[in-house]
Amino acid sequence: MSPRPSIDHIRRPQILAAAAEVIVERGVAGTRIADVAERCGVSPPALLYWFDSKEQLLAEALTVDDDRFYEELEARVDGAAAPGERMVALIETATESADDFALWMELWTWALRDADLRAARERFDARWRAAIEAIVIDGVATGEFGAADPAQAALAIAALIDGLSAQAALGDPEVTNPRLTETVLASAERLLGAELPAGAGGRASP
Amino acid sequence: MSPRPSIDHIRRPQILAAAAEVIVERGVAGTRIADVAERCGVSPPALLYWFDSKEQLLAEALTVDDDRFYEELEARVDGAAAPGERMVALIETATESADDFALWMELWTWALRDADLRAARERFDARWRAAIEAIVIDGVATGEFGAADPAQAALAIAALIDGLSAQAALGDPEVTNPRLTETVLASAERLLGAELPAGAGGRASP
DNA sequence: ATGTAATTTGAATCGGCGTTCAGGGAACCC
DNA sequence: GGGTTCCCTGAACGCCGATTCAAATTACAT
Repeated sequence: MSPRPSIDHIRRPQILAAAAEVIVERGVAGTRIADVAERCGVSPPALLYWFDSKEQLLAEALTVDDDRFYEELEARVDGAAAPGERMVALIETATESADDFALWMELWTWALRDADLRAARERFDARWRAAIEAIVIDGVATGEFGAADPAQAALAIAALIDGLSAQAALGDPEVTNPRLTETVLASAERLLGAELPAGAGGRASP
Repeated sequence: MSPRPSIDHIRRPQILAAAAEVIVERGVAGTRIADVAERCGVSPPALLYWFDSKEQLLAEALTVDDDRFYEELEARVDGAAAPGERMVALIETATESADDFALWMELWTWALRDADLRAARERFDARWRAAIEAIVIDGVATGEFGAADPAQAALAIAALIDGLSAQAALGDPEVTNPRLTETVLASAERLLGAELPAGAGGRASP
């Protein structure tokens, strides 16, 4: 309770993390400033000391996880050398935690009407697709993947992951988390014209 | 302005259509009862005469277009006989109007926290996947498509369409409407192990 | 004509929530 | 140890928007 527990570098991220949590639970539309404040253990006006308005706070919270995801992705993908292994690592990283996807869906919906959020999402997606495409180009060059338009294949794989993750996040009984990963891997094999190595989880095949 | 312009069978659908329009423009979160009333040319309390609450009205509006989509789909798919042609018709119908997808994204986001909407969405998606799967089964049976797990292929194609449509709806410059259709068609060919016939639009290949 | 039910309205109510305001306590500097 | 700055609080403000209510207007039956 010390009145000066921290500075910008501590307080702001702490608030943003709390906001992201509340958004996942209640949605952007249902998130009140008081909810975020309560989770931080402070009073509502305290948040407005750090952020100009609720809208700005939530907008920042919606994009705060992006970099964290990227760091994890790079850490796991760089652990593999061959394109096939890297592709599997990428797919598994992206499909492992379908819960986080709720935040993405909120971001999408708000991006429909907010130019800044739209630009932020676009930037991230371009980066994401580029990461996939790089692996595809690599695999095609080594001959490990069959010939394919790398840009188109990357776009398709990214879309596949998005579409399936959305359904998993919505709790569709047909799209459980293992089946999500399995379907993306199997589809990627066909899209890339390649056999992908078994990943950490190991696919079902007796 | 006549006080009895219509009965249930006219008034309710009219209000729902207006609500859907407003939702596309402003989002569910930004839609006020007064907005919908204004678009109908009536006063706000008039809407509450036909619907118990704003929440109920918007929930119904979010799912009102589903059947219309299905009717158009069946009309166009039934026009073709061979599985390949039917698949192309289905894909073109689904990817043609990416604008409507904004309503879907709103539905998804609300379905995250509303059990009724979640169930409605699930029902529709099951129907949609079944329609795709039926074509795949057909194509595998006739030998027109290569061997594939029909359920998995249908799931993948549906997810692909969802993921790409979302980006198109968000105005991603990399995902224009023609490229959306083109990518789904090309990916479907690989997923199904088949050459698909050229559709109405005719794919780019000089 | 007149009574009745259906539909709509203007005005009022009511609660909720973002934001503002006027301080107040703690650390840091001198 | 006094001033300054930073971070925060409780209370109050003000607005917006859903909902309610009582009354009005119309259609229809008789």
